[in-house]
Amino acid sequence: MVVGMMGWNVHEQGWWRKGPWTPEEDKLLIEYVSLHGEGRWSSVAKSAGLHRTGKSCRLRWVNYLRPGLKRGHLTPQEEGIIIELHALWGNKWSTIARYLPGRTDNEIKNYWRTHFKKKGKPSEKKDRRRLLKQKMEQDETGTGAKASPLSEVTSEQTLSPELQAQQEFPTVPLHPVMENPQLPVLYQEADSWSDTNILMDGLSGWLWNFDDQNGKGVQANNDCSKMAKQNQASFAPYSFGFDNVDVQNGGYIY
DNA sequence: AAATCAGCCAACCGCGAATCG
DNA sequence: GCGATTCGCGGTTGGCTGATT
Repeated sequence: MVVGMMGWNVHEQGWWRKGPWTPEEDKLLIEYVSLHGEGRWSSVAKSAGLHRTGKSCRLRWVNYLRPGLKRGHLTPQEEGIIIELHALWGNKWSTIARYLPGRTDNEIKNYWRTHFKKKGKPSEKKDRRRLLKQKMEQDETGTGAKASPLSEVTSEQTLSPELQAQQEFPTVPLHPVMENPQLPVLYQEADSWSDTNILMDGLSGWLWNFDDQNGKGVQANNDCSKMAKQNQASFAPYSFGFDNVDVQNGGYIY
């Protein structure tokens, strides 16, 4: 999207600007963050010469300017992860976003609302068309891969007792790679939602840490700390010593 | 070709939690 | 311990875009 093309009425409420960001504002914000790092958003306005609230600056950075953000359509794998984690945690978008490196909570939230939150309205035409097209392509290529069942998934889907228990008291099994170092890493090879689903079925529940926004290194994140408090357990093992931890974006690379 | 509809997504808002002094 | 400030999250809105009628 081209900044400023949204047609928002840019207006100033006193000193503060609202509405779409201009490239100049983006530049100022990027420069500020590269110099001072993330945080202290309320002082950004003063220091960077931006007539924006700290909130607005943070949002713009997190959702649009932060390095490593992916743009464009979510992959079937990502869709699968969203469904799986939403079943576990509900609308905990920021938590879910931690497991989708490069994706923002806002993006996931928007995605969920537009794809899954509708309740069987006739407006699913577009999706149906997409799925039909997808299926036709698959039939043509003869891959035998199943069409995505996403349209059947709703936010009202009932959880199995196991998932309900998980939601209540999330348990965290040992990361499969730690448990079994020779385990082939399949994630990137899963080329359909169904593959991912199978994969996630096998692996669901373990966590890996994508939360290194402040450059503090890969370590137990807030969620783990919260869970540790909740379960009175130690989550020290989250400081994985993997070779392929992506410190820039945070997380374990598959 | 024009009008209407629905999807999409950036940005805003309100609120609660965390942190600071 | 307490009030003020800051931060982060989830929900909602506004308006552009592309598809459909």
